[in-house]
Amino acid sequence: MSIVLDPKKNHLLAALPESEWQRWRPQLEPVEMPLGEVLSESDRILDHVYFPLTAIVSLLYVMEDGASAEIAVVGNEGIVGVSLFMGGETTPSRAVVQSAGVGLRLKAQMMMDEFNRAGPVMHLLLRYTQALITQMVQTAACNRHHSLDQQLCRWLLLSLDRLEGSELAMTQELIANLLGVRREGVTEAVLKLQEAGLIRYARGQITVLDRPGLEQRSCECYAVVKKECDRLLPDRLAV
Amino acid sequence: MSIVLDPKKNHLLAALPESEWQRWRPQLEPVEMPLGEVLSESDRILDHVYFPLTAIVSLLYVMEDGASAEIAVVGNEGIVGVSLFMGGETTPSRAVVQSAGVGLRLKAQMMMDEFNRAGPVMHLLLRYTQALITQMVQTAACNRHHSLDQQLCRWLLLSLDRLEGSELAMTQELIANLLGVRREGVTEAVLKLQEAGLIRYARGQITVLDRPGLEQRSCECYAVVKKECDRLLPDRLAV
DNA sequence: CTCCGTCTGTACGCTAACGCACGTACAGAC
DNA sequence: GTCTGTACGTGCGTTAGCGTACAGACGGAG
Repeated sequence: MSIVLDPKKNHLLAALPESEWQRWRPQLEPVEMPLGEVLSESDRILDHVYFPLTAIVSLLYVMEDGASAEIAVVGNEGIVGVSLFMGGETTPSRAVVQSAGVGLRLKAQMMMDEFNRAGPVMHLLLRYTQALITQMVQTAACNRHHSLDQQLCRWLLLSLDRLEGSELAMTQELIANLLGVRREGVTEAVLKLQEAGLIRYARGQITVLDRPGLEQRSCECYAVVKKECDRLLPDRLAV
Repeated sequence: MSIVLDPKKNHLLAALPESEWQRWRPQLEPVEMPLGEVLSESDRILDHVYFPLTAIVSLLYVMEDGASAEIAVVGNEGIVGVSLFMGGETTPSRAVVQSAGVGLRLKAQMMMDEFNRAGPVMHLLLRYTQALITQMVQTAACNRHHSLDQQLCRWLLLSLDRLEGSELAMTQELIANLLGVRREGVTEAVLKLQEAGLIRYARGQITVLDRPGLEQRSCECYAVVKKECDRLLPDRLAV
């Protein structure tokens, strides 16, 4: 089965100047991104960077004892593999598909060459990287000070922003792993949201019923990340 | 009083190619960096970037309710103000001097111009930024999974690496603010370390007696950050 | 239609860290 | 030598989240 998709669904690709776009287009390879696929392993050199179109990718840090924590999330607004052009080649974290979908990928060498032209593409990617940094900072602060309930709201909203519709296919177990908390804790938090009429949960299917309600229950962290994303990543690249 | 100092104490400056160094030298302005000084306020445009020589700077996120959390720490291995060349101009976090000392600063415009030459300076700064990202990621994970005791050890080690000697001037109150925990919690953790003979504490003066002991008590996070710093920032820039 | 695996809900004791409220003790000012 | 402020130590009740254990419940495979 071949994948039919609109590359421009990825905001970074959509923001490319026409000339770059023409050059990239034939090199962009469509890929399925099934749930759980590891796009980049900790401390391993990447051979591709990924532009999610409908998938969502989690950047995780996995501890020595196996516990994990989500550091940031990448959807159709971004790119997986920033360490490549940042010059480090590898990073101590892992990129895993959190919500199945499709995407496009580009050979690492091509990405490097394009970045090193030091033109608008570079500046676009650096701005995206700063947005990613904001997300990481906020995750750190949020992990320190906010309750599981608030964090769940933040997480739902971040995921929702990167999907079409208001459905989310995730088991509580999976969410718990990403947030780095107990599964039972997620159950409790989810029930509270359900009782409040904000979501409906049924065996791995979350339906968001009241988005503003979620935003209100969430900590400030979601709003900060959203604002920075919007500020740093205008729909069209101003050249 | 004029400040006498060796600019090459900052690893980034030390790694500059000779030609850049000659150009930068006259533009680098020595500055005192007293405890508590705010080098960059959240969401405010920077007019300088700072290269600490003997000072240590904390990057903090300050929440709406006033609580704060340290996201990363910058000493003589780095630069304060990466958001400038990353293209965002501002960031939602704050940079505060955590340990008094001296540093050098450079006008924002000059920093931009130098970065935009897209040569070795740019690549050096990007690699440093990736090291900083590693620190943020690790902070996030650490905040999630590790005990106050472990985090204190990590924090002491990170600070120690950025200072000469084994003395550290910090009150427990200040440490608590940075880690985003209670002052009493720090007291307890410090006492444990003291009883174990790893440090000596007296009214804002910490003396580290047994560094290997601290490393052993610390979580993996310190080692990961250290390793990435060493990997990404060789003493000399390979041109 | 039934069986079985996965997913979800519940319960209970435990611990780390919190919030608050004191007491103490050192250090420099006068 | 006393006085005062900052820094440090301690105690106690509270709470969020953990670990463990288990029961129900849904849904696809056969």
